[in-house]
Amino acid sequence: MTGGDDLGIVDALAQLSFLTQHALAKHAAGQDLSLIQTRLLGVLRDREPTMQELARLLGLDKSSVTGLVDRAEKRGLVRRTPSRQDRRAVRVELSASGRRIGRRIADGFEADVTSVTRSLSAAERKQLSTLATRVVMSYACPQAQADGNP
Amino acid sequence: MTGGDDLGIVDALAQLSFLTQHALAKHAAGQDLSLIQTRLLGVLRDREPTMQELARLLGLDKSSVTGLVDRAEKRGLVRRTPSRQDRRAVRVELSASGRRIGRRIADGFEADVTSVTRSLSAAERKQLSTLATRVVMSYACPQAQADGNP
DNA sequence: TATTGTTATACTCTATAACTATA
DNA sequence: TATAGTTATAGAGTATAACAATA
Repeated sequence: MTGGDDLGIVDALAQLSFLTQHALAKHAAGQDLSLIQTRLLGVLRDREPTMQELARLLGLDKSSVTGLVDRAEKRGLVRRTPSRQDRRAVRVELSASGRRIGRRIADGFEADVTSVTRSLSAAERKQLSTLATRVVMSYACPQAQADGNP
Repeated sequence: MTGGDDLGIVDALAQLSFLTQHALAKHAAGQDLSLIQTRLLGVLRDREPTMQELARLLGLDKSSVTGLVDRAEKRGLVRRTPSRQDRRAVRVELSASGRRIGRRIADGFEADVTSVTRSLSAAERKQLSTLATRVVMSYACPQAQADGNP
């Protein structure tokens, strides 16, 4: 029954991504947050970027980030603080509440991942984790391929 | 250098999903389409659902689907046709142009997947494809686990 | 002059509630 | 009465262009 069906790498990755995003969105909605607000919390977990840097991290225009941070700030999830190096810039940081809610969503998501991968053996889960990591890494650093050209 | 870094299954899947969606969105934008419009084309590739069924397939409210199909129809990507079984219902189908554009996006995405997985060996790519497929399948049919409980 | 961030504007996407037409 | 779909409305999210303040 669990025989030879394979969606192929393209459809498998596409469908896996929709499934993953759906799970993330579900837990975000449980905290009354959108996916992008949740991504904001995730990105700020270990950073205090400027608006500009935030725009690059999220792949959005700076004007979009203004609105995003506006809404997050209005809900007490993040805080704007003036930069001391550059009086034009502001830094964005997580509030205690934002960090707590972000963790809650991450925990819920983790439980889902565990549940959805429980049909895999420990070795297979490790394999999937390793392969996914390598794809992510090779995307982030396209130069770090098999040979190590400059 | 490509030693023992592993993001762990949770972060690896989350980041892989963002990466995948980003690639999809990029090719969609290349055809001046949003991700959800592209999903619409994908869902209609081998179906002619009613608005109701479409809402379920996309996980949206029926009123959201009205607008979605409105915009797609205005751009000549899809077509509404009255259902003969039920005069309240309409069926949505792909136009030739919609099918062509959907295929173009799928092709571009496929090229990206190939490129981003080219650091993997053929065997590893197959492994990733198989594991991702199993996760997707086990999500779609939660009952089809190792043992086969009713 | 160039950069950082915001504002103004317009469009897409989404849900809720109320509505029309058919079953 | 119940279901299929649309409309009205409100709000989030996004980009482009123009702007203010600072570098």
